[in-house]
Amino acid sequence: MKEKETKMLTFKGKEYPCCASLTMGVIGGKWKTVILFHLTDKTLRYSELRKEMPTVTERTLSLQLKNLEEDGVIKRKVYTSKPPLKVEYSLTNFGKTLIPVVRAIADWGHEVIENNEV
Amino acid sequence: MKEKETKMLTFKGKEYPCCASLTMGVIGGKWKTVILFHLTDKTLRYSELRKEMPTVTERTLSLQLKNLEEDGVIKRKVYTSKPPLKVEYSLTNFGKTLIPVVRAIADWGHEVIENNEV
DNA sequence: CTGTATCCCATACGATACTG
DNA sequence: CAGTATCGTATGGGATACAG
Repeated sequence: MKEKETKMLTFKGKEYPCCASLTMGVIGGKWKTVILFHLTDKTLRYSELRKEMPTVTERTLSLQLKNLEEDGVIKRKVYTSKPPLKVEYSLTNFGKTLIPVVRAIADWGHEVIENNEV
Repeated sequence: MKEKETKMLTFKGKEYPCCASLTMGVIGGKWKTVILFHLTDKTLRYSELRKEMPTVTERTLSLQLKNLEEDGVIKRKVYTSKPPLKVEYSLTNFGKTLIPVVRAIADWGHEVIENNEV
C-alpha cells in the first residue's frame, strides 16, 4: 500500500514529478538543445549537423537524434536506399512547439556572453 | 598547434560550444529547473523545498542548491547561528533573468500534459 | 532544522574502429 | 554518407547514517 503519494506526470512512458522536469526530460542532456537549436529554422543532414557541432562524437549525436525522434520532436527522412545515404533531420509539428523554449534558452546564453564579455 | 578550432563560450570557468549549451550547463540536470521553478515567485526554506520536491534526496537537493549558488542564480541566507537553523533560498537579480526561460520550460511541459490527457 | 559523509549504481558521454 | 559496435570513463544521483 505504500505507493508514491505524489502524482507523477507521464510522457512517452517516463514519469516526471513536475512540468519543468518533463520538459527537461525531452530537451535535457548535454546535446539535445543544441541539436534543436540548429534545427530551429532549417532541415539538416547528418553531416551538416556534425559540422555545426564539431565537439560531439558520432555515437552521441546518433543516440540523441534517436531519442529526439522517439519523443516525436524531430523526424528523420531517408532519401536513398543504397550508400551513399542521404538523411535529413527536421522538426515535427510537435517539435515546433519547442521553438519558443529553445529560443529562450539560446537567448539567455547569448545575453550572458554579451554582458560578461570584457 | 593542434588546438580546438571552435571558439568556445566561457562562463564560470566552464566552456560551452553553443549559447544553448551554456544555458543548459546552468539549469540542466534532473533537478535544477525544478528548484528554480519553485523559487520563481517566492523565497523558500530548505524544508519547504523538500516538501515541494518529495522525490529528491537530501544529498542531491543540497548539491544542486550549491551549484546554483555558485553560478550566481540563487542566494542562500542564514537567519540563525545555532541549531535549529533557518535558511532561505531565493533568486538573485541575475537569477531573475532566468524566469522567462524557466517559465517557457514549465509552460511547455504543462501544455504537453494538457493535450495528452485523455 | 539544515545539511554532510559514505557508499554504490546507472547512465551519459567520449574514443575509436568498423559497416551497409 | 550515415551511422553501429565495443569499450572505457566520468558524472549524476539514490540510500542511508550521522553531524552542527
